[in-house]
Amino acid sequence: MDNNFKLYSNIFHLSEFHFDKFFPLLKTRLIEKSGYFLRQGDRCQYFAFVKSGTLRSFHINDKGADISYNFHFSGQPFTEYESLLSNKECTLNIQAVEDSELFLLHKDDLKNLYSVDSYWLSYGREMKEMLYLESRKRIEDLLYFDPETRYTNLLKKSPHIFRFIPQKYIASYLGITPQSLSRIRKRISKS
Amino acid sequence: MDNNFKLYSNIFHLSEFHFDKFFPLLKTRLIEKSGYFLRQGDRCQYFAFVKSGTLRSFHINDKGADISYNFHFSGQPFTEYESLLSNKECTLNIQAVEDSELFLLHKDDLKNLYSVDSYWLSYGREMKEMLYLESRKRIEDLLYFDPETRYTNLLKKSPHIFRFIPQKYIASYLGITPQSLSRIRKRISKS
DNA sequence: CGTACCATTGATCAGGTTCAATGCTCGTGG
DNA sequence: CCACGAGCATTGAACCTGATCAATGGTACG
Repeated sequence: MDNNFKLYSNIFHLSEFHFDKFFPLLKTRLIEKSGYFLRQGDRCQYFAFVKSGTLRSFHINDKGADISYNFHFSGQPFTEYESLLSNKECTLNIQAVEDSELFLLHKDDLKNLYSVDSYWLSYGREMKEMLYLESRKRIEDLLYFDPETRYTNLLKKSPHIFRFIPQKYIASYLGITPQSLSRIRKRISKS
Repeated sequence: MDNNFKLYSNIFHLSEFHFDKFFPLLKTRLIEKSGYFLRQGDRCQYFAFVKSGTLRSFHINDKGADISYNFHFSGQPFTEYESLLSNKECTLNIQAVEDSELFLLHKDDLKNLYSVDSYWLSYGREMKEMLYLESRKRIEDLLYFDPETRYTNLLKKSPHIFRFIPQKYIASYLGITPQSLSRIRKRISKS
């Protein structure tokens, strides 16, 4: 257990005391490449942390287009909040880009934590704040910049994405087609 | 005080007990039409609720373009979180579209509440969750739909915006120019 | 070696942008 | 009370960028 604390401190950012309450609640799940953690229309029961691997959440719109909403890398927390919080059918698919291993926290266990110790309320609030600020940045990126600048912004902020994620998935994350992304890259490499 | 509780219950959504702790911490501020609550580069000290009126938050980008980030109507909470949470210089201007009155909660008072009673941690967490879910919808809207659909979505979701906000401000909120919005409206009115 | 999938490239198209001119409306001052 | 001006919406024309459709090229994996 002590071992685990050190091993996973970079994922959970908890004190040892709180880690010991937290960790036993987690299940692990293995998802093979191309396997799904969640599909559009499911209801999401778990809060998840990526132990290893990479996942992609994406939406299939009414025209059948596959649009990346986000990517989830080793060490990052994620879930389908809309569904988790309001028990609605979720609008996202979450799929493993490569073999991945997850830590799962059931939403009932999360609620329990909230009621047991206000520490977890702070933890939850801070996590929501982080998520909110990230979303805000994404909105600003989409609103304030043109496709080419969005690409260079992403390249600067998250170069690792380009090592693991096929370009066509990155394109829709940027709000453009794979062809346009290819042309933007070409344009930039010349300048 | 009891009077205030009833009067403002639709803004704060608090029990009377908690309202009585909360309300005395608030200051009110009047902002005349075109006056600023905040300017790009300021540091934000307050969490705010719109008592009456309407405000608009917007960003001036490096090309000098005015881009609406959001609108804030009577009864809604808002702030510049990035600045409030991390004490960074804020990237948004927040300006009164019409004469407006605000309730202000100082961030130190908010922190105090958090430490005094875990009820406020839940309150804070839930507010962040709401904000996060709203941001998520906004991202999805920008990613999944073309400008025309974004316009009709907005018309469906928030028709009141069109009663109070000049079209040119709505255009940049949708990520397009005023001219394009005008043409989209024309196109739609014909079909 | 062959297949499947992805990136690239070319040609054409559509829609949003830009620049410029005109119209409209509301608020202000003569 | 009317006339004017400011600011915004609309419209037109030319342009440009990204989308689409289609073909080719490259690469990894069975």
